[in-house]
Formats: sequence, structure tokens, C-alpha cells
Amino acid sequence: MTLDKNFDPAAIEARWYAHWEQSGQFRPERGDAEPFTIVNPPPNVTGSLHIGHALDNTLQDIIIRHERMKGKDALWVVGMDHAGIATQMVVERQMNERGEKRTDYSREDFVEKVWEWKEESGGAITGQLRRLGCSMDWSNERFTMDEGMNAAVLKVFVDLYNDGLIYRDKRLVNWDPALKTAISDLEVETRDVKGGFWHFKYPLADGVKLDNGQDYIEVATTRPETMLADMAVAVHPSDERYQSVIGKEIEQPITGRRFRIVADEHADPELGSGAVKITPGHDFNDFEVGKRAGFAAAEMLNMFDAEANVCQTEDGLIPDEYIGLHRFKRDGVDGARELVVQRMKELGFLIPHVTKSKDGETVEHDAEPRTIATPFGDRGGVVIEPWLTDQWYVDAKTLAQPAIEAVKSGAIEIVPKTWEKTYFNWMENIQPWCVSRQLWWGHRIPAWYGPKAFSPEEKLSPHWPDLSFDVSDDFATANSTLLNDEVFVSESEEDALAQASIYYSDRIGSREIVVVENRLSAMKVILSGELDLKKTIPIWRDSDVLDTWFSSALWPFATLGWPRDLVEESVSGEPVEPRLSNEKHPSTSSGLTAKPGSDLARHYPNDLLISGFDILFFWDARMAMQGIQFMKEVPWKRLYLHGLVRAEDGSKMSKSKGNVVDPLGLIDEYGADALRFFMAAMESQGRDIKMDDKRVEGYRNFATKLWNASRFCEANGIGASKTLHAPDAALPVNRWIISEVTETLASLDKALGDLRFDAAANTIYHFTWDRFCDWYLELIKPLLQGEDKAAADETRAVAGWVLDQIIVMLHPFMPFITEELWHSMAAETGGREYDLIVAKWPEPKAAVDKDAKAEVDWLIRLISAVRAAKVELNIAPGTKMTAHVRDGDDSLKDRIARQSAALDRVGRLESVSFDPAPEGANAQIVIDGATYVLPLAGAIDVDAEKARLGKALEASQKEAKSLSGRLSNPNFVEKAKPEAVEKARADLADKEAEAERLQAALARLG
RNA sequence: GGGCGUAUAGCUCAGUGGUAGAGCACUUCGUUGACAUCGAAGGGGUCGGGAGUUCAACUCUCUCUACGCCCACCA
Repeated sequence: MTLDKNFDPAAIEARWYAHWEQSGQFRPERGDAEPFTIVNPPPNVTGSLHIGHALDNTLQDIIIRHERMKGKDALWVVGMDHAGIATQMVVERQMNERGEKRTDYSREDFVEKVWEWKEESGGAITGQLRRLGCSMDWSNERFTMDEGMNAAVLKVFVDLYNDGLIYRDKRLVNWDPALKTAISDLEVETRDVKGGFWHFKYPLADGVKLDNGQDYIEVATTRPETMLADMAVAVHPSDERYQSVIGKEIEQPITGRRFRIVADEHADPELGSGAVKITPGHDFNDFEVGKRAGFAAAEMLNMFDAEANVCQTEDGLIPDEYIGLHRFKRDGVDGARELVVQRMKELGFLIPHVTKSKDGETVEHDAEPRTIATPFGDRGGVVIEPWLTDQWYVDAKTLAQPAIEAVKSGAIEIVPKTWEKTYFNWMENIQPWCVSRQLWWGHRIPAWYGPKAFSPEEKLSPHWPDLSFDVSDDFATANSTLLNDEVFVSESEEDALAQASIYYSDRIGSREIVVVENRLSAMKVILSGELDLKKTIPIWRDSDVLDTWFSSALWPFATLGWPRDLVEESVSGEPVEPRLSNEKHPSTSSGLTAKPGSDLARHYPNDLLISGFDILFFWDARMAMQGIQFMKEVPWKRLYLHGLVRAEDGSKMSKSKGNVVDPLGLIDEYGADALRFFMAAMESQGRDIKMDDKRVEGYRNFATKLWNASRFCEANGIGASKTLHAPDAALPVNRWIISEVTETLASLDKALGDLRFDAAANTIYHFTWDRFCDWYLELIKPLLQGEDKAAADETRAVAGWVLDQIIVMLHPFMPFITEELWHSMAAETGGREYDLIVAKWPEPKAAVDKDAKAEVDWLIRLISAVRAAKVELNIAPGTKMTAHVRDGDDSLKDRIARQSAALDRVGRLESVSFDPAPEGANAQIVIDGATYVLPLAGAIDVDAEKARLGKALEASQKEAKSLSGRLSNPNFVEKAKPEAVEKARADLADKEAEAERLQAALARLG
């Protein structure tokens, strides 16, 4: 015996994984084979394997192993994401612990520190994916900031810029005051927060009154602090109450600022007083109203710095006591909000909210309590402040159009289909994507700016890095000729310099161009007078980096060698229209095409993408847009979206709740195979998975079951099959199990093809346990130990072949135990020629053997019935019995003769004869057309047997009655499908016959 | 305010236009060698409520209820 008594996953997992990886079998050389490609969602370099990764990667591994075994050039691309914000936060946190901060370092030094951290501590997850058994192509592991990705990001940015699909704009962004960076719409999550709704009087200026004589307009707000930057009050154009004051002015009590009352549809007459204060610099709606009211973005007042502390507005009207306060109460310290409310109250401009107490007394409150949907940054965890800054935007609307079309046309198939609607809904309403981030870790934006970008005429909206000094008028005068706010976008600094030279020499005569580090140092250089601006022009590179998702959106092609493996398109220089098909040899808009034979040509489009639905917008949709834009083809043919893994009670797992299940702990306890099988078995389309340790344990038991079955085989001279196809077999039980393999394989392939992981797992599970272990191995025991050597040899060959098929079919789900068994089972016969990971997937060949199937099916039902009768009649299960057949025909006689050994050994029927049964009390069983009489000398409880038969009879009669009822309905016979009618007739005949026999059996009992 | 999903055995979930299945749990029995991480036999569901289509509905349509998720600028 080479197999240990117990299966110990830990003992084999690491060994097999190392072997596979070291022998390069995750991506065998198969240059001529049909390609199959999946790219793995790159996990954050800061990340560790959580249960969601376990699900996501198990599913991908199942597919990739299956395709690899089918002989394809299966490529599973793997890599890590630099995860801009997350990684920078990790390193900054560590600095904070040492009493340092980021700005103690230069940008270059800080970035260097992050790289050091990445090399030392990053990527822990790659080892954990290995523990899960994932067979990705580590030999070509990528990183979103490696050389190739950097080149791709630069090219994409520049190409998009040149096509007008990426642009710089000044508008409100979602600003995270904790992280001091802009974030995209998707990174904002709305939470309900308890807040207040304050009502104020805004006095009308110049003695103007409303029609009702009131000398103020009532406005209400959930953000009183922003009134320091109010620039208007809006009323609905058709609101009767305010017609006479439209165009008149308000004098804001605290700042004394005067501003107009404007008419705008945004104001809802039904809400509050129908008048709303407008703060264009700090509210998305107000920004739009402000623009409609004629304010340019640059004119809009800003009252916050990057940390959302109050700073002075351009007009200098904010009283000193507010400057430096936080926007609202923080750490128990009152902020601008509290002070504004207090001052307004003191000034008599607060309209209190009045409620009645239980005693009927009126109680005044400053604000009406209210639940407010408040935007939070998903990383920083603080309230987002809409803030007016210059940022880079991708024209997502334009890019989205072909991506929408791709799904509509079926070029991309989304599985499950129900997600299409969500995809369309988002894509059709997509907003410009803010891609610049005020961070240091990431892809630095390849844009250089000329001096005008920091001229004094420009409104210096607070921007990182903070610019808190004035620019001299001298400079402005000296450079008034430097024209526009010029931007040079290029893949290299040299080229940007060249562009700048051409630009400035054209306009203002030749001057030398120098590049300075950033906007801040550019200012310092200019102000210090170090540069003679008559001779030199400084340009500076954009300080910002790109959103992490900008680079990961390129993953499906950039990891395959784009743009390195592009070559001139040979056909023509014509621009290529998007094909949105599955054709090969994609080309880019610049007349380039993937080099024939390269991975890029062979593996793009990818065949499948598997991701959680939670990153459908973040990642999947953006890959679709960028893939089509740059490759003129969809990134993948199918997109499979799975749900979340939830805690046992159905809640979301989260660190704060402390209900996070560690997949590595489950692997330690039950083995990677068991965890993987659990994930597959639970993955039905369109539903979240609830964690269930008991079920993982169950699949551990399944692995043990297979292990023990293999030990049995080994002990009985059953080993690795010598043939790929099923051996010839004459015995019904062998022909039957071969047919069962054929059927199992067919449904397994279908399930995997349909991405029904649960169905696939259940198919192989039940075949292995119910068919193979519970019946086949039991039925062949007498054959293995019998005298008929030919029968024993045939059975050994078939059993060995079937076990091989199980091991092969199960391998994608349980790679470790199957690889171990694959080799162990061949140990006695000289070993295998190749590892299971690259073994050939079986091809269904033999037709199903109906005769054998019918015979074994009968055998199983007979044995089951005998067992059941024994239990109900309280007969010890080991008791040997004899049976006498009534109404049996010759073919039944033959069957019984063929199966006598199995009937004896498995069914405990030591003889089955066609002689009449002895008189007296007997147990009786009706199967198909025959009755089996089991004489029970004396010790039978006649009443129990009567009850047993009576119950069976009742069931038969009930079914027969229902069937005959249906058949006597003329509508059924006329309108139902003929097959249905036919089947009902046949079933009725069977049931009636069965009932008759049972009745006869009862009669015999007296 | 829109959109989506889910409601099937005690629990977790499959399922098909023709009178319901799995795993776990539960009950009873079982240790002569593959396996007690096991075997055998069982009990248990009017498939969320209502209406409709159909010869026939757990399965299709509508509606109601409950729960969950996503998107959305209501001050």
C-alpha cells in the first residue's frame, strides 16, 4: 500500500504546488494549440487573501484547469495592483507611527520608500493564492506599475488626450479632506446620517419687501456653514410668492455680502419656504445653478482649504473668528457650522423649529431633526466636500457608447444576464470620470504646464500643494505675453520640452525651456529671481497621479504586451472601425496591429472574465471601454459576475463587525480542496454565498471518501488505467458504470460550459459517492474475489479506468488530492507519464448501454427494497434470506443468474428461486412486473408486513388514481403534448399492475 | 425616486409547464478488513399571500407582503 490510512491535505498541498510551479506546468508550451485566456483581477499589493478572493480565484482556477486539460493554450494572467490610495495610506501610517510624515520626504524619496515597502511586505496574497491551489502563470507576473504597464498607461493617456477624450477642467469634484485628494463618483458612498435642517431669515436689501410685507426670505439648509460662501438665493421662476423680488438683492447677515435672488427651476416650491441659498463653490446643485446664474467657475467663492477648514474667500468677507475653524464639530470641538448657527441666532435670523411636548407645551429647537443622505469617501471615511479644483477627466460618455453596443450585440455576454440592465443603466448615464489624484504613489500624469498656469490672473483655488503666498505683479507683467494656459501632454519629458520650445518660439521668440519639479517650485524659482524669464521659460510637470483603476482598466491587453508588440498594420493605413467581434489580430486606432503569433494577438480578446459584481463599474466597465478604444475589440467574450461571500448569519463580512472568516484558517482545518469544492458547490448564478463551515467539513469528508475508495482499489489490485478510453466490458455492472461515466462527463462539461459551478460540483460529487462508492464498489466486491478470473480482470480494468476518470474530472475542483491519487494509483505499475494537471480531459465516446443500465437499475431497486423491508420488519440487516419469484419471465431468470453473487453479497439474498414459496407468513416485494416472496420462518410480525404492503398499495393506488383522472379529462388527451399523454398511459399501466400485485400479496397474507 | 434580486424540508440552498430534490441537522439500526471524516433505512415541505394564463403552474403573467442590494442632486 502506498496510500496512508488517513488523508492529510497539509502533507501534500505544498509539495504538489511547488512541483507544478517549478516544472512550468501552469503554462505549458502549447504555441499551436487553441488559446484560452483569463486575466485575474489584480489584487491590491497591500492585500491579503479574503474569502471573496477565495471564491473568485477558485472559480477561475476551475475554468483554467479544465481548459488546460482540454489541451488548450490556457493562460491565466496574474499580477498585482499598486492600489494608489491604499498603499500610500499603509506607508504613511507606518511613518506616522515613527513620528514622521510624508512631507518630511521629497516626492522621490517617499515613492522610493513605498517601493521598498512593496518589495518587503507587499504581495503576501500571492503566496496565499498558491495555498489555494491557483494555477496562474506566475512566470509572467505583472504589476500595474511595472515597465510595460507604465508604457501602456502613458500611451493611453496621450492617445486619449490627442483624441480629445481626456481633458483638464475646473469644476466641483468629490474632495476627500482626510486624504486630501479628489476621488471619483464611484469612490463616494452615501450613508444616512442624523443631521439637522436649519431655517434662517435672509434679509432683503434696500428696503425691499415681499408681497406679504415680509422683509426677509426664509431659506433652509442642512449645511449652515456654507452660508459664508453663499452667492445667491434661488426661487422657482413660477413661484408666486417671490415674483416681485427676483433680481433684487439679499444682504447676508454674517458676511454682509450682497447677492441676487435668482429664478431657477432647481428651487422646489413644495420644499420648505421654496427659496434655497446657493453656494456654487460647495454644492453640486448650486454649482449648476450658479453657472446658470452667470457665474464662471473661476468666480465661484471658495471657503475651505484642502482639509475642509475655513479659509478666507476671494472677497475677504468672512469674519476672522471663522478662519481656521473646521467645517463642523470634530473631536468635540465646535466648527464653523456651530458658530454660524450661534451667530445667526444671536442676530435674530434663526427661525426655531417648534415642537409640542407631551404636556402640550411648545419647545423650540435650533434645527429640525432630519436624516441626511451624506456622501463619504470610501477610503478616507470622512464626509466628502465638493470642492472647486482643476482635475483631469476622461470623456466616459464617448467611450461608453461602443461598450454598450458590445453587450447589446452579444460580442460580450454577461452571465448571469440579469446584470445587463445594471450595466446599461450605468453606462447610459455615465458621467465624466475624474482620473487625477493628489497622491504621490501612482502613475504620474504626463502633462507639463507653461507659466501662465500660475500667473496671478488665474484664480488660485486652493490646490495641493498648498499655495499660501502671493505672486508678484512683476512676474505678471513680465509674462503677459506668454499667452494661454498651455499644456503639453507627452509620453516623455524630452518630447514635452520639444513641444514647448516649438510653441513658445512660434509665439514669443525663442527662449530656453527648463523643467522644474512642480508648481510650487516653479513659483519659488520665479519669485526668487533665479531665472531670467526673458531668457528662459519654466515648465512643470503635473504633480498628480492617475486613479488606480485607470491602469487596471488596461489589464486585458497591457499585460499581454501592448503596446510593445504592436506592428504597422500591413493591409492599409486606413483607420479601423471597431469590429466588436471575436476576430483575431486586433489593431489600434493608430494603424498598428498586434504582432502575429504574439500573446497579444493570440490571447486578446480574453475568453472570460470572472469578477465580483461589486467591481462591475470600477473595473469591468472601464476595461470594456478602454479595451474597445485601444484594441478595437472587446476585452473578453464573456463576463461572469459572482456575488459576495457573506457571514453565516447573512450579514456582510467586515473587520469592524469582527465576523470575517479567514480562508487560510479554513484551508488549515479542512484542506484547500474542501474549501474550493465548497466555493464551487455554493456558486449558483446570481446569489450571494453564505459561509457554512459544516458544509466545508462535508466536502472534506468527500475528499476522505475518495481517498478511502482509492485505498480499497489499491488493496484489490485496481490501479491506473492503461487506456484512455473505456476498456471493453462484457459484465453488465461494468458496462453500466462506463455508461454512468459517459453521462456524468456530459453533464459536467455542460455545466462548466454554462458556468454552472454548483451543477458541475454536484454532478461529480454524486457520481463519485452515490454511484461509484455506494454501488459500484459494493457490487464488484464479489467479482474481485470470485473464481472467474476473466471477470475479475475485466472488472479491475474497468474500475481502474473509472477511478481515473473521477480523478481527472474532479481535478479542476480538487487539484491536490487528485494529483496525489493520480500518481499513487500508478505507483505499482511504473508511474504516470505526465502529471494530472496536464492530463487529457476525457471525451465522451461510448453510447449509453441501455440494457446494462436497466439491469443494474433493477438490481439496485431490488436490493434497496429488501433492505427497507428488513428494517421495517425488524429483521437484523445481516440476516441472509431466500427469495421466491412470482410472475418472473425468462429474462428475469437470466438477470438473477447473472447477478446472483451481488444479490448474495450486497443484498443478502443467498438464493433466488422460481419455485413457489412455502406456505405461511412471508414478506413480499413488488418490483417491475414481478413479486419477490421472502419466507420468514415463524418470526414474522404479520401485522407489520400487512401495514407495510398496505402503505405501498395506497401509494400506488393514489398515483394511479391521479393518472387516470388526468387521462379521463378529454382536454388533457386532446391538448397535451402526445408524449405527455403517452407517458401518463404507460405510468398508469405500471401503477395499476403494481397495485394489483400488492393486492395479491396482501391477500396471500390472509 | 428608479432598477435589480430573493422568499422551496429545522438550517443552507438546487430545481423543471405534468402531483418536489441535495448537503447539514433529526430518528432508528449497524463495528468479519476502503471509509464511523462511515454504512443502511426513515421522518419532515398545501414550493411567501392573492389573482390570472393553461388540459395542467413550485415552474409563465400581474399584484400584494417581507427582506436584501445597487443607482439617484432633493436644499
